[in-house]
Amino acid sequence: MLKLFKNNFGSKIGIIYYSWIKNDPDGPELVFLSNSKESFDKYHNKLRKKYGSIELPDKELEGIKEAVLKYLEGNDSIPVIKHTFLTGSDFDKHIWQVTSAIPYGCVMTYREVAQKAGYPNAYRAAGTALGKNPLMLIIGCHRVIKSSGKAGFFGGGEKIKKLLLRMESKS
DNA sequence: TGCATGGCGCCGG
DNA sequence: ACCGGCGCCATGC
Repeated sequence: MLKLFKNNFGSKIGIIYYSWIKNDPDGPELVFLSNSKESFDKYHNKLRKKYGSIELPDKELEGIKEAVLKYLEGNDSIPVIKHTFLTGSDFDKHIWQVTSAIPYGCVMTYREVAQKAGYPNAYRAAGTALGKNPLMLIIGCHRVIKSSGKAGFFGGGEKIKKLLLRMESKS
C-alpha cells in the first residue's frame, strides 16, 4: 500500500494536477504533475498496479502552486523542487535527468538529449522516455524539439509546448 | 525467457 | 513537403 496526496489548481495552461509523497524523514517529494487529467489518471493506475493499491487523499503541497504560477508568468525557471520517481527504467531516468538540466529559454533536440545521456543512437527511445515524463514543467520536456526545428509531440498538448517555448524565448 | 510491437525521432529519396 | 526504412529501448504477452 502506497500513500500519496493529490491536489490541483487552475492556471493559464489548464488545471494542473499533481501528487506527492511524504517521505519521512526526508520531507515531502513531488511525484507527478501535469495539465492533463488523463495522464494523471493513467499514471496513478500504473502505480496502483505496481504497488497493489494506493491511497490518494486531497492535500496541498506547500509552495508548488506559487512556483508553477510564477513560472507561467515568464522570466523565471521553476526553482528546484524535491521530487522522486516511482516509475521508469534506468534509461528513462537518465533521459529525464539530462532533460531537467536544460536551462530556461534553451532547447535541445531528442538526438542531443540521447547523446548526452550516453545513448547516441537512442533518439527514438528518448522520445518514448519523455512521453512518460511524470513531471511536466519541472522536467522541461517542452524544451526538447526535433532536429528539423519542429516542436514535436507533447503530452500536455502541442499548442502548449509552443506557447511555453515562445514564452521562454521572450525573456 | 523470448519475441513482437510501438513510441514526443532522424535521414534520405 | 511527404514517406518509408531504420534504429533503440521498454513493455506485454
